[in-house]
Amino acid sequence: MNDSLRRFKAGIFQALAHPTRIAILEHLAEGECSAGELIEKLGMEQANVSQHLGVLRARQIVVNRKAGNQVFYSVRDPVILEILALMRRYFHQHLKESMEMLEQMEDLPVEQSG
Amino acid sequence: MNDSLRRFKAGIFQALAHPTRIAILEHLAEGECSAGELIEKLGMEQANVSQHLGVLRARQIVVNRKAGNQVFYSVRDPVILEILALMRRYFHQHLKESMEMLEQMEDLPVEQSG
DNA sequence: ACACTATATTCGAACAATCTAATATTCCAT
DNA sequence: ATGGAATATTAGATTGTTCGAATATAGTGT
Repeated sequence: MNDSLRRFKAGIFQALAHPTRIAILEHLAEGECSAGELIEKLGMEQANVSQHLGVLRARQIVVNRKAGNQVFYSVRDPVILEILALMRRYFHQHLKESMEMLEQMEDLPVEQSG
Repeated sequence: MNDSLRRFKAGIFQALAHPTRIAILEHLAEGECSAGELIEKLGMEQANVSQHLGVLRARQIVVNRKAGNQVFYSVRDPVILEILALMRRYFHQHLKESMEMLEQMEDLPVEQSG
């Protein structure tokens, strides 16, 4: 009972847990946007962006509207954007540790052979 | 903005994206708690809970304090709890769809009349 | 019907996360 | 030192996620 609620929440977090999907949502925060525009802005493979949109759609984080040839996406509920805004705040509050974490994530020293 | 910033955020969301870790954080929301208490409250394997605590620790979402034999955990920054509270709000605002999603997720039969 | 554009889906390999069982560490008491 | 309790770590099988390539679907104009 409580666990399925948590599985639901975990599912939403899982959907947010990818840099590309965060980028998509940050673009959509400024308003509705077509799939094509997103692909262009992100500079990524069409199929890849479409797959990520699929993940967001499956969780109903975004909704879409067809207009002729195109599909326009938007964030269904601004609460999701509030969550992203809080995450930004979290990042800034812990800027120092965050930077260290980023450094570790990015320039992992390679083990020396010998 | 920067992709590494988004990778950082995605990492936090990833850390939140598991029912057990959400349960841990919801317990910790009520105050500091030892690993043992968490294990008991959750009714899960010791190693498993410890691994999940490890994930939360790695992202610095929780901090710990040793007292003798025991290790007490707490949430480092209440912003994380605010994020969880927003998620609860999100769930309630979309209760209907959420329930449908849960049913699909679990393949539970809906209450049948008859 | 045909070509063209926009978007979605499927497939399979590469990679990451999760679980259990076993083992290791740390602290306290004797 | 030795034993026992609390917690952490490792190993390995399993499952889930992500990517690019290829393919499919749907709408538009002719």
